[in-house]
Amino acid sequence: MHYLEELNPTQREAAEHTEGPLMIIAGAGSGKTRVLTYRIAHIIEKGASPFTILALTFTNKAAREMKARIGKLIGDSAAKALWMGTFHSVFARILRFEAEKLGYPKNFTIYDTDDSKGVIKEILKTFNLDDKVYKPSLVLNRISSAKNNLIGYKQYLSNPTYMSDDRASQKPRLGEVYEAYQKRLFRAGAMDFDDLLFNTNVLLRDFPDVLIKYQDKFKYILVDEYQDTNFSQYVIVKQLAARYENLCVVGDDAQSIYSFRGANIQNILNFEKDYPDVKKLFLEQNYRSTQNIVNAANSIIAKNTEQFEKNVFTQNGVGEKIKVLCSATDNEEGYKVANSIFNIKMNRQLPHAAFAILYRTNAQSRAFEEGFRKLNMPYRIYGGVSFYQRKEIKDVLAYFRLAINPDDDQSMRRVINYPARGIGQSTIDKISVLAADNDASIFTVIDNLQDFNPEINAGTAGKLKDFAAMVKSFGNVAMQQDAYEAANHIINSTGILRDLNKEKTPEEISRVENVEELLNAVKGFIDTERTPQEEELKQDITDSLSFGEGRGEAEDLFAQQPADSNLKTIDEFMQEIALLTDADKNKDDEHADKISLMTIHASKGLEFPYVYIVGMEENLFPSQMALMDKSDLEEERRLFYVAVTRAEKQAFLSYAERRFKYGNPVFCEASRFIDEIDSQYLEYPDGGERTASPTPSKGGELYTQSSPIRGDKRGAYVDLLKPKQTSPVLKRNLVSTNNMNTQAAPVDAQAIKSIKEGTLVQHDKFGNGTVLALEGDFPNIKATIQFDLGGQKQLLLKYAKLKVLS
DNA sequence: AGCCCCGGTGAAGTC
DNA sequence: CACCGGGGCT
Repeated sequence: MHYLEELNPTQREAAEHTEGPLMIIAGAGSGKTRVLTYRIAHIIEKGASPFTILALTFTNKAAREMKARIGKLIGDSAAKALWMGTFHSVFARILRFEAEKLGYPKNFTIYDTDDSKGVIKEILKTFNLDDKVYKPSLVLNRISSAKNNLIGYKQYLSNPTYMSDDRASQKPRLGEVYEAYQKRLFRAGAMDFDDLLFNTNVLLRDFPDVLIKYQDKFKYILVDEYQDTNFSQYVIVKQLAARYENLCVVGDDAQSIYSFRGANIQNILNFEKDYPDVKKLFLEQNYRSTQNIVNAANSIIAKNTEQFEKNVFTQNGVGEKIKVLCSATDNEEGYKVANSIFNIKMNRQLPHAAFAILYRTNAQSRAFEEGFRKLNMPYRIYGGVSFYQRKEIKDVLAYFRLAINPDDDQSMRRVINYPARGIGQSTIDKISVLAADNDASIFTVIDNLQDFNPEINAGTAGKLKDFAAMVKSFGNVAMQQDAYEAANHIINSTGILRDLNKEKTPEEISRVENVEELLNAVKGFIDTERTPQEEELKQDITDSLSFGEGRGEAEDLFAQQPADSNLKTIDEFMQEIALLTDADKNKDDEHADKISLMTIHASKGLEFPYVYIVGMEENLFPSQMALMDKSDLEEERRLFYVAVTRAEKQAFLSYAERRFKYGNPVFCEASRFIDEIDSQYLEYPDGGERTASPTPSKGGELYTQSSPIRGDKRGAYVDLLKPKQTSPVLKRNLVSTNNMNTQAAPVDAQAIKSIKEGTLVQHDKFGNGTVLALEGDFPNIKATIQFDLGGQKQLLLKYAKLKVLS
């Protein structure tokens, strides 16, 4: 049987509609992945090269699995050649080849959230701002959401709304922090996660030839989980798809659960506005769950107003009702759920892997872990502190990162004195000030120490020089040896293992094992073949374009080839791990028979026969933060919908009447979401109604109105299309081409030579000033400058990016 | 320079 | 309750 015949009529239509814009609204469990994989296979069978297909998924794991399935249909080599991955990983890969156009090094470092927070903290210190007012995580969120809406710092600073919002929230200097943050990352040759998308937009906007190149290349574009894309991603897709418009987006507005990181459900609700001739298909048959589960889920989501009207149904059996479990305390909840799983497992002879526990917050896992340990049941926790977050791993990785990009100041700070090498805090402070004043990286300062005449004694200066030399030598090793040899060399030269082996405590032994595990990962990395995409980029991305209109890019790309392109370097290894998603980071082998514990967010896309949704309490789920805002509550409800639809055979809702929060017991009320489920699908403990219910939920009448409500919804949806779409601010961004933050120009030798005594200059931080004296020879000229506001400073002209005013 | 203890504070979700 | 950061002690 040909694979297309395995699809139902709508699914098949989706797979066969390959040209022109297509939107697939895929209800939970409707065979979405199957449609996507078959559709891609079909496109290739019809003759398209897999290199011309771009498929953007939500996690790398989803991409891997989809590739494997496509490989089974049409062969592995074609599947591997697909451009498939998360937005971040695909565009990070492309940016490696284009970053120099934006002034970033091509081996730029990707900063994770910890790095970003560290940068924010340093900025707060230099600005003398209170980090209790300017909480780094809040500051970072605000910066992140600006970037996700393509607001560069310049626009931010000139936007009256942002400015007055920040004043109102007692953080008037937030815009300046944003600016400083962006400049520091640029100086460090680093991008954070949001920059990967933001800078891709800058690239596509400011370099029309690059835009054309990728528009030509990607003839077919597919976006999975489209309901969770943000504005920045939306614009990238729109730009890339503009030429062929063979754009297929797949999603379920009912499962949009990532607005906190900028996802905008309007992207999917408004898709047909951007592509009026879009083909819209609704996958409504659920193949996953029983009728009780599907109907219960429908009754939940019917409470939301902003959504497509659809009719998810199933031909599966009725199944069992959703069972409500009530416990006195959070600990009892742990035991009760563990016991329930134990009993069902024994009675029905099921594997542990048939069960999952889903919670709103990671902190809730503890009680269940205890419950399982008591009963000797194996479990696996998804998420939490991942391997790559561990201190010893981050330390080692910091050395790797420095080898690749010595300007990476966050890594530099992390290891400049670890293991201890006599470089103390006061030295680091002095160096940091010099670096900041000259807009240079820490490495630049310690590598050119004599140029900066710091007030540092000869001994310390020697240690700094030695360290700089070591970093440099690591750089050479990283270039010339494969990742495994380089990693071994670096780890052995730093003395980290010696430091970890000092005491032989169990913790230390485990740390050493982790480092060894990391080395194994590097070994595994060099033993796998490079992906075709990397080969393609390395060799000649313009192959597929050579017949297109002239590009003139080929030379650039060739110039970037390393001497031995077969060597898999540590640089590539770092690229790979920087963008692993949480789902990818789980070291535990996936096939072991264990009960799964995870947040509901992490469960998206997964399915389990038996699902326990725990902590079903007001202020926990929905979380109190969501209770402020109606749209947040709707998102919470979608989250609940996602949770319930993970279940194939049966779902359980568990809540506790008392729970420890902030260290003291708090009385809890059962979640409103339990009441929102049509009660004919629910089974309460002891067969009765719930006792503690604030509004006893009787069946039926709430939902007899449901069809008029749903009818209205369509009206509400049509309204949504008209006025809202994107705010004027955002709109303007799309069009305006000059406001986004493009980075400072490189140092200009002419400008330096034109500076004389008495020249008026401008400095990024210190403002305007007059040059009092110059010493040294080009290019190491040092100037003494009297700044109008910042006092007198000695700066090295080649580092301080001064603007000449007279 | 490093360790330990104390107190304060904070917990939603994540590429 | 658990973690982090600061301060003080060795």
